Amino acid sequence: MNRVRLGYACINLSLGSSGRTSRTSRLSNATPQHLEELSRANLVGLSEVLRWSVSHKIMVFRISSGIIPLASHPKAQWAWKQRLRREISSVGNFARKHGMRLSMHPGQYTVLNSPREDVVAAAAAELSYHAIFLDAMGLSSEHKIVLHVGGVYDDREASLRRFRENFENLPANIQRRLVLENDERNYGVYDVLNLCDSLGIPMVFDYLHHRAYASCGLNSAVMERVFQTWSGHDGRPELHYSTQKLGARTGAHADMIDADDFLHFISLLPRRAVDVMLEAKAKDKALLKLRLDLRGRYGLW
DNA sequence: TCTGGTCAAGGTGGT
DNA sequence: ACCACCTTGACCAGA
Repeated sequence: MNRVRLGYACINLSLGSSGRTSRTSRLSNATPQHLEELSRANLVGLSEVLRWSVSHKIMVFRISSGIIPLASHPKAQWAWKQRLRREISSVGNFARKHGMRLSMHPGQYTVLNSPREDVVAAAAAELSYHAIFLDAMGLSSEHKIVLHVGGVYDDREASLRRFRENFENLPANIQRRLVLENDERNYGVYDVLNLCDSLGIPMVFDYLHHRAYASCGLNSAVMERVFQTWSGHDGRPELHYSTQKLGARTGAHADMIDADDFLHFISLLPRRAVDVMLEAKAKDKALLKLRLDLRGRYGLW
């Protein structure tokens, strides 16, 4: 068994159009029929991507939040869970059969700690869609929904308190999947660690965000704490890793992964099985290249 | 068939 | 007060 498994996010660049999973629609022409067609096509694409991944021994993948377009939008509601039950379940069966580790990651508009009630309600609806989708795939609580803490609103303590309160009000099927990730501006690794400890949920450590956040360096003690937030029913700790794009804004993802830098990072981790989600622009191609660069040198792959 | 403007959505920081 | 940026396509109207 590999101690370090690599994954990639949302898009497969090796498959052509057959691997598309995020066809979407403008709200203006989002009829239930149209959304259903798009969703079905996306699910076929997802099935292709998972098959491709398994055949390339890639067992970790992030499903695009766009798999069911506009799923949580109040003006575009339809019975996607009922109408696509068989298709979603079938894709899930394939993933389970092959022991894949899947996750999802709602975008920057999902803000659970907003002072605005309507924003919190929309965030809860979006998280609910993610949880229902993973539930419908028949996946255990090891398959996570990754979220950022949200805004600061000139008052960190109040904003963190609001996050805790709103988290406690979420239904259990969301709570059991929710994990929090450090961001590059608002909430750094210690903020998120403390919050995760108080909520009893895991933390996803993002390497590039941590570097962008500045202030503190990286050491084994921090990573030990991060790993401790993951208990048995959460599965392996999940980490996000990407290389800084040279000459671009701090935090911008490079196309590929720097293998030496990656190995240095891995050397700081506790000796425990881990899943590393690569957030490189070249997606699966960056993963294959990294694996090639590392092969034989360290016996990881 | 190609291209450029636009798209559900929030928060932050610069002007 | 307003706008660009974040992630990032993908859609769509018009050429």
